[in-house]
Amino acid sequence: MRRPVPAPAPEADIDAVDQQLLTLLQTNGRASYAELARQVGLSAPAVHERVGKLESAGVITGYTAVVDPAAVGLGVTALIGIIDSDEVDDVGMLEAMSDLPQVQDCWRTAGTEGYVLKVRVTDIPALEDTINALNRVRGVSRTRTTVVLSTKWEGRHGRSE
Amino acid sequence: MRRPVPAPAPEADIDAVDQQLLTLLQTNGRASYAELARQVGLSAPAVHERVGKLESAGVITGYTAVVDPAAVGLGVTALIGIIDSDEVDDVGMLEAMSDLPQVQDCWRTAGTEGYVLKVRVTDIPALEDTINALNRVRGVSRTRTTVVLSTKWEGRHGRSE
DNA sequence: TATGAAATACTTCGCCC
DNA sequence: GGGCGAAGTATTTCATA
Repeated sequence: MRRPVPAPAPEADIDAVDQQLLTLLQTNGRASYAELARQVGLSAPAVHERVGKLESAGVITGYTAVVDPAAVGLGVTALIGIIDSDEVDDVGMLEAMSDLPQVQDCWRTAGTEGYVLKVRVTDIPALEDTINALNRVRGVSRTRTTVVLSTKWEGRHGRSE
Repeated sequence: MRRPVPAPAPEADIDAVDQQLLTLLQTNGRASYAELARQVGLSAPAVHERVGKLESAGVITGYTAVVDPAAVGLGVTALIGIIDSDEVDDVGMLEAMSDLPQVQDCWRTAGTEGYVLKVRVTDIPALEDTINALNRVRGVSRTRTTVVLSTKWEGRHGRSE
């Protein structure tokens, strides 16, 4: 029951080589241009220019080291749904959530919960602090917390082809 | 209502310079050793050795380019909770979910939902396909899908100090 | 986009603190 | 042990076509 391949990404014209570069850089963000060049069969300057264009076009928004949370003392992960009250001060709510650095992800969602957050904290008391802080935010009516027992994988890339 | 600073990460001895390097590399994963050296006030070889040790110790697990999903045609994000049935074939379920590349994150959770997934697909029909595929997985009793309207931020780093 | 050249950076080594 | 300086090698980056 496989549908035909959907839209071919009309946003920017990303050809096969660009796609390949994106995959390589998602797999190893520190790969040198020379190494990338070898893998895609182009010269290093050509790769350099292509990657630069992908960055300028906003396709690549940055590069980051992936750090094991537990290794830096962040032993507890949780997903927190935010049920907002009638009073919707979206801007203020976002600011308040953004002020909590333990909120690593923030999604605006459809459904009974207006936002879902992924938070990472050192331990359960710190999770309690976070929940308390969120419940004090103006516009938050209630929260629903789901504790993550283990992260099977995270930030995986790759399309459904 | 601030608790005292919790555990100082007993896993590995990460000193202030290491912490600084981690932050710099999370902010710019392609920063050169020379640039990192300038920022932390050490020589390039010293930084090279420190980063190498952080990688060997598993503190840094990799480097990745951050790609705008919309720019590569992934316009729909959703969070899907998995309600598992009595028959718990954990290994088989994980394999089946892992076989779906659109499942970018997979968390084992406490609560009524045994897993929560973050999926990214091209469009709503592809989301429907994904939900159907998940519901066919042996051990999955029901799914609950929350569509993400917009991603406010994702993968933010930084501790709650 | 490729080539070649100059500047920079990476990486290993011995040495020092 | 951890960091520094210097050396050789590789890479980046610019010119040019």
